[in-house]
Order: sequence, then structure tokens, then C-alpha cells
Amino acid sequence: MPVTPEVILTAFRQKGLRITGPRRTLACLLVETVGSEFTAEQLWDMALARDPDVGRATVFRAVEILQELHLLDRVEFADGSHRFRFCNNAKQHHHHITCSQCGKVIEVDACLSAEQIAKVESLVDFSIEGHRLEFFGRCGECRDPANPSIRHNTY
Amino acid sequence: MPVTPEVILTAFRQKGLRITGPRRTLACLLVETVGSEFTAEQLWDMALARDPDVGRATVFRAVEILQELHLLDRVEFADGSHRFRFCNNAKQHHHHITCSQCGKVIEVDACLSAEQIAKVESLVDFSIEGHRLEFFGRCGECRDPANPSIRHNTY
DNA sequence: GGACATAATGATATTGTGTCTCAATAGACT
DNA sequence: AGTCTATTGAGACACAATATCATTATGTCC
Repeated sequence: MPVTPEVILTAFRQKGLRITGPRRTLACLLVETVGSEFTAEQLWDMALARDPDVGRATVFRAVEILQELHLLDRVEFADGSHRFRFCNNAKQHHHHITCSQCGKVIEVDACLSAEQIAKVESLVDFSIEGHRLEFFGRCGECRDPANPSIRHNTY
Repeated sequence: MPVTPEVILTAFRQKGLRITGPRRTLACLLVETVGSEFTAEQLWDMALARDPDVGRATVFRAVEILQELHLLDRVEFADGSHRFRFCNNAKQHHHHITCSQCGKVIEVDACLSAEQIAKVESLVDFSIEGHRLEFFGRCGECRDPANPSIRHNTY
């Protein structure tokens, strides 16, 4: 079942935000990007192809809003860079694993258990409001078949 | 037991890198930063105060090397920015929790268990070479005493 | 100690990424 | 349709980091 742009537009509406031309363009664009990553700049490029008038700032602003709405995931790479990703299972909490060689991204539902998080909270006088978890590695295609078990073990 | 600059310089030597003036300056500087965070730019500023000739690029290069040597931790904040931190327990694997209000950083040794990581690895055709885990929240001082349990639950 | 090969440096230009400002525009509601 | 104001777009700006390359200085060998 494909995701429709309405999902995004509805989220905007529910937040009391207006449905504008650029936001429509982006919504239509994003549902077609499922499974791929892009920088905000790249998203702007893609949007320009559909509407030569959309402004750079508008796209950057939309990316920020969509992140807050949990419709856009920020994926961090091993080199410190990041890209965004419109995930199909946006509603479900998940993390990502990225291939440090080819950049492939896969969603994983692994996470710390509530108990583990509660334990951290009890040890440091902090109330934990969120966390970020990223896995780095090599995908099957990039892993050298001759040395399948080479690990850097930066665990 | 305070950390000495030798720890850093020795790490350089063991990697086959030369001990240079700028690197000495940085080593001495870093051991005095324990418990605080800084950007590469800020580190450069601090270095300039001790040696007006150190170049910007040199400091940035050193930061990169020190990260590889696991002597400098890259700490990510909730807003997407990052700073570096010379941790006293650099040898021991750990993560950080940052206060999204005042920016305070605390080291936590919580982490996924080896089993959890192994499970991820078995589910996605990836060999996991590393991961990054950051906790965000509010420290005791920043948390509103009247509403101590407000959570955003971005878990 | 002196000479050598080259790692490392520093100045500068350049790129990349994202933010800010503000007048103009256009949703949404009546 | 008219009004209010969120949103937009252009461009200036800020910041972070990298690339280039001639010069310097380290470590090593003698």
C-alpha cells in the first residue's frame, strides 16, 4: 500500500499549519522518495524540477517541520554527515544502519529497552526526553567476500 | 589522578605520527579541558592563546586524528550540532547524555548489549562495525521543579 | 652533529550547509 | 470578497569544514 501525499498534508493541517503550494509539491515529492536519502539541498533541487519558484529557505523550513512531525528521519552517517529519509513506517519507532562504504540505509527496529533507558535515567540526574541510535557497518554487497568477518569493533 | 599530555603524545607516536609543536600545544590544552565540550573552532581559539602561530587547518586535522584514536569524543546535541570532548575514561566505551536546555554533558556507560547488537546483525545483511548512541534530556537543574516528569517521550 | 626524505604546517581560497531578514504573497476564516 | 497573518522567496549572511600548495621542521640514518 503506497503512501499518499495526503498523509503529509494532513499532518500539516493537524498542526495548524497552512497547506501551501510549495508544501503540496514537497508532499508529492516525498512519497516518491521512500527508500532513499537526500540532503535538504537535494530535496530543493528535486522540488525545483517541479516548481521552478520554490525557494531554498522554504524547503529547509519544511524539512525542519517534517522532522518535528516525525515524518522525516534524520539519518546520521559514520563520517558525521547526515541525510533525510521519508520512512514508510514513520509511525513506528525505529533506527537505521548505514553502510559506510556505499551509503545504503536500512531501517532496524532494534532499540534500547524501556528498562535500559529507565536505568540510565536513574543513574544520572536527567529526565530523558529522547535518544538517537545509529548503526554503522558494511552491507552484504560491500563486505569483502574473502574477509566476511572483518570488524572494526568500535562497539 | 590527572591525565597528562603524554597520553595523547604517546598515542600519536604509536600511530607513527610526528610530535610537533602544534600537537604538543594541543595535548597540553586538551588535558585541561576534561569535562567540557568545544567545537574545533573553539579549540583553535584556545590554541591560539598559547601559540599565535598554530593554523586553523592544523587544529581541524588534529581533531580528526584524535577522533580516530578515540581520544576525542564527538558529542551530538538534540539540535543536530556537535562538539568534541576529551573524556577521562577515553579507553572505556561509553556514550553521552546532553541537556537540551543548558547543554550540560554527562558520560553514561549504558549501551546495547552484545546480544542486542548481534541480533541486529543477524536480521539485516550487514556486519556492524560501530554505532552511535546519544541521549537527550533535561538535567536536574534545568528541569522545572513543578513539573519534574514532563517528558517528550521521543524514545 | 649534519643531512636527508617527507610528514606536517599555515595562509588562503573555496566549498558546503544552513540561517536571517524583510517586503511581497497567498491561505483560511468570516 | 475582505481581512488577518502565516508563509514565501531572494539574497545576504554566518558558520563549519575542506583543498591547495609552498614552506617548515621532525625523525632517522649516517
